Amino acid sequence: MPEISHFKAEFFKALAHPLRIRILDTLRAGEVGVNELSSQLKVEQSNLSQQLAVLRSRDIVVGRKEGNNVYYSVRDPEIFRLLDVAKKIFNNHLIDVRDLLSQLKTARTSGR
Amino acid sequence: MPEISHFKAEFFKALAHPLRIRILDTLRAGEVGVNELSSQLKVEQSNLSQQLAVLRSRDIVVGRKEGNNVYYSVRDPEIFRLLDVAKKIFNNHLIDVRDLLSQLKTARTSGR
DNA sequence: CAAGGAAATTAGAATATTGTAATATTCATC
DNA sequence: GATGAATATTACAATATTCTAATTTCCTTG
Repeated sequence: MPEISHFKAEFFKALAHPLRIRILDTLRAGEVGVNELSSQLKVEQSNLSQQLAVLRSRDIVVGRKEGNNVYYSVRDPEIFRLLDVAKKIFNNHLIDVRDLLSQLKTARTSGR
Repeated sequence: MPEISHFKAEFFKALAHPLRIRILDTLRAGEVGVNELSSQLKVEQSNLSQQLAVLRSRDIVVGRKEGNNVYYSVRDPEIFRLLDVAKKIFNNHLIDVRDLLSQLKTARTSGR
């Protein structure tokens, strides 16, 4: 039985790549052409295309062909909310670390 | 330069595994012992332990030792919000597929 | 329809992740 | 301190992912 957790894992796997994250962040601006993506992200053409293919295969992103060019956009804007929540978790983290550091400092200066 | 996108990707990578998803879903109930996890999830002991180690290494989860047992909990409850948003994206999807199917059906029955 | 540009796909070596089995650690109890 | 229970770690073969280079497909335009 293919558990639902498999599908969820597949979904997160699609996001688990630095370039794919950067692609999605770029698509926050709305539909973006591959050539613009290419120049902004500064990666090999085929690498970009392959990572776009991964995002496409998971239906996270759709491409619209217009003449010789292809324009990509995120299929469901909730994706951005997901990225935002992830960022928030990240920030909470950093604060944790900062707190920990200042605690250590206080403990040290208060003499022991 | 280790881009921020690398860290985000690492984070999503930690979620990109069926068993790890199931572990987190189980931890929605609060702190849960490894033995209970083990019996609920029905997986090899060492497999469970390894996946817990992955979640620990990314600071997604923390373990509290008490005698011979270890109790795990999610470090930041925002994780659950993240999973919920992911689920919502999933559901949107399914609805898309359903809509598509019914469209096809309508088109077919309305004769062409 | 030849030529060229844009994007996708394929091939393949390098690297990373996974699951099972074996071993190690840690703690409580005798 | 020996024994046993609970969890963690290590080893390693199997599988999957990644990146670069080469090729292909699909358009557009002369």
